[in-house]
Amino acid sequence: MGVMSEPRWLTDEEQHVWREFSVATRMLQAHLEGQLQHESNMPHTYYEVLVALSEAPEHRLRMSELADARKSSRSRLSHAVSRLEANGWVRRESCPTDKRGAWAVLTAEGFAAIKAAAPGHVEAVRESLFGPLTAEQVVALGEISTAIREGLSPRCAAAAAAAEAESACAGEVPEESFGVA
Amino acid sequence: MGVMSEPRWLTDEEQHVWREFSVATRMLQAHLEGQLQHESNMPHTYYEVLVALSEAPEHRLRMSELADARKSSRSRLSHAVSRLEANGWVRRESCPTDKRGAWAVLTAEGFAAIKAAAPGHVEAVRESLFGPLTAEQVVALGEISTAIREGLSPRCAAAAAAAEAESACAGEVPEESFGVA
DNA sequence: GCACTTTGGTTGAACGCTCAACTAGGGGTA
DNA sequence: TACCCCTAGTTGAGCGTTCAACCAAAGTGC
Repeated sequence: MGVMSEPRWLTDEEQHVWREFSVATRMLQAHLEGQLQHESNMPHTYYEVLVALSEAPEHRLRMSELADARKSSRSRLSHAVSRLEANGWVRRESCPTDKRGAWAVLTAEGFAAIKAAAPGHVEAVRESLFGPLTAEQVVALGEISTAIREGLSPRCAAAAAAAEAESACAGEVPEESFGVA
Repeated sequence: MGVMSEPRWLTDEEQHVWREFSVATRMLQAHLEGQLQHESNMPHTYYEVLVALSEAPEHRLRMSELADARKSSRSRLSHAVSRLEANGWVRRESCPTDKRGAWAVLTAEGFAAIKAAAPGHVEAVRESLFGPLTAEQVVALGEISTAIREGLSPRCAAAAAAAEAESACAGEVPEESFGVA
């Protein structure tokens, strides 16, 4: 500290926007988390794991792929998959080509669980997020989110964009997609 | 379940916006949390409590006011204040007029702690949130956030708006404001 | 005055996340 | 082969949040 110049505070408008944003995202998160927890008895994180698996070829993904897909830490995923495994929704399989690796595989029960959970969750997202927004605001929110995301991962941005482009071109989505993660 | 019609999924665009939004907010939150934790050794929640207190008249707030201000649960606040109290940043005082009630009071150490933490946090917010956005996007984000927030608390919306208007009119902000929570 | 409900707040257990330490297999070099 | 480093993933402790149960003081009705 010491002899540093007065830090640059936020402008009144930035301040206001930041607080609105902060409260809104917190409330939205809590709302969706609660909905999922109540109606389907699973935390949002687990739901996202199941969705990612349900969209993957053969309903299986390497642990790291799963982690990267949702920007989750490996540790968190390991814990999460352990829990999902205990629930019988996911099964681990060791990778024959790389003995360090492990696959997370969606079980039939897991597929059923997400299938049951999805409609309510999607409905909640549509209602709480898209409901109060105009069409233009939805577009704007998408652009804003992308800008923030890219700003946060300068080096990952290129890779992420590449991956997205690839998957967009390849049209990966298999079998059935639950529209939301 | 049973005989219900095919649930309405999200459109492709909604899907895309939702995922971008989801990832962006998660990353932003993690980024800010990490910055605060590393540079000032406090979680964002605690920072917000300290900010709220620092902006309150006499640096004191009833537990419930504190909870409502940031849409936090009473339980969480109680735990948080206990922790802050252990750190010497906040002190509890029983309320003479309502013997059930309790005040949370910012201590001198707490004030110093937040004063030290604020510049780095504000800088992080400006850089990661406002940095990548255009002026119009900032305005749009504010409106979007407000719309979402109001949509989420239909009955609270009126009260919240009233409270905000009141505080805006009254010009409450005392002594020193740290521009960010 | 006496019950009943509501409100303000706390507590402890269960749970998910973070962080750092750790195991173990892969890949390179000599 | 031996060595070294990197990568994939797991583990356990510490911590914050949630949830439900709980207590005490205010109101409320009679």
